[in-house]
Amino acid sequence: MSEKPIPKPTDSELEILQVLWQHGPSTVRFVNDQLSQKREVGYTTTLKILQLMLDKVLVLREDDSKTHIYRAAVRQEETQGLLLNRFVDVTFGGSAMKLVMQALGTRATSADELAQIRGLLNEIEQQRRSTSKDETDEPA
Amino acid sequence: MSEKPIPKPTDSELEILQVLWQHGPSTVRFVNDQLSQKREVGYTTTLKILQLMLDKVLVLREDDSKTHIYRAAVRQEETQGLLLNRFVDVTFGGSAMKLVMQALGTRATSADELAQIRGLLNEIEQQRRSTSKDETDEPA
DNA sequence: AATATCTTACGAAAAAAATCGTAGATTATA
DNA sequence: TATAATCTACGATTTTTTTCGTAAGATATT
Repeated sequence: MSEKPIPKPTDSELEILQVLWQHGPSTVRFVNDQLSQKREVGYTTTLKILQLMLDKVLVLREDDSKTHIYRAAVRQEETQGLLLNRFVDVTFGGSAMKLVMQALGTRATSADELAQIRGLLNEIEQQRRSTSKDETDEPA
Repeated sequence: MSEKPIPKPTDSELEILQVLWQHGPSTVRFVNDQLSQKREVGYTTTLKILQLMLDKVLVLREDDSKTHIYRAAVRQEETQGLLLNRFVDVTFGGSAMKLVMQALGTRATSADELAQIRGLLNEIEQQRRSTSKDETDEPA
């Protein structure tokens, strides 16, 4: 019954989480450097957000060493899933399918990626066939 | 040259656009009624947002009749595409594929929908085969 | 016409996010 | 040790988004 009520990260927090997910535990300085590569951000701004994230327990902190080291406290997939659900609801009226169609249609997708997706489709359908215990249909 | 810098709609504005896209040109009252079915919203709140959207030219307005009628000024696909790109960048580090995988894996997707996606995959690959080399391509 | 109802305009407040300056502590360097 | 550089804490401000109250005009009802 311990459902995790992951606090919803804001865009800025997301940006930081990306860095932490990608590079692992990091100092404020490092995170800020990364962010600075894309846009202008003040050091204390990054620090502040990290501190807020600590309150929300979106990140954890190592105090041991001289300078603090922050690490993501939420898992990437879980968080992405959460945001995805929200996004699908808000932007696509709840239809994941529409989103997928749009994503495939609009964004550049390599042949390799398409193959991967195809593979996933197979997996899902395969799994369905085995888990739909009773036969092909059910008495509606 | 005439790139359209569509103003980025906020969540609330998105909600309203959904209504307009789905039901066509509507009065404030109607929009508000629709929104109220999901959550509590004051009439003047809806009105205000619509007025702001008018400034941003996210909607257009018919003044002719007694009560104003608002209509979406941005196309659904275009807007969704825009937001999708932003979302993919922010949340999935730019990888549409990851998003699709996540969407397919996490969200409930009916067998029918899966089939549709499979169909789209086919289309895309088909199209690639024809456009990759030369062929009767686009005299577009 | 008088009253009630509905609508718009507008301002302002509340809420949420993001930004930054400064002070004091800590660490490194000269 | 003195000086400079770095880091954290914290408050405060700014910006963005959302919400709502109120006044005035328009429309409908009686």
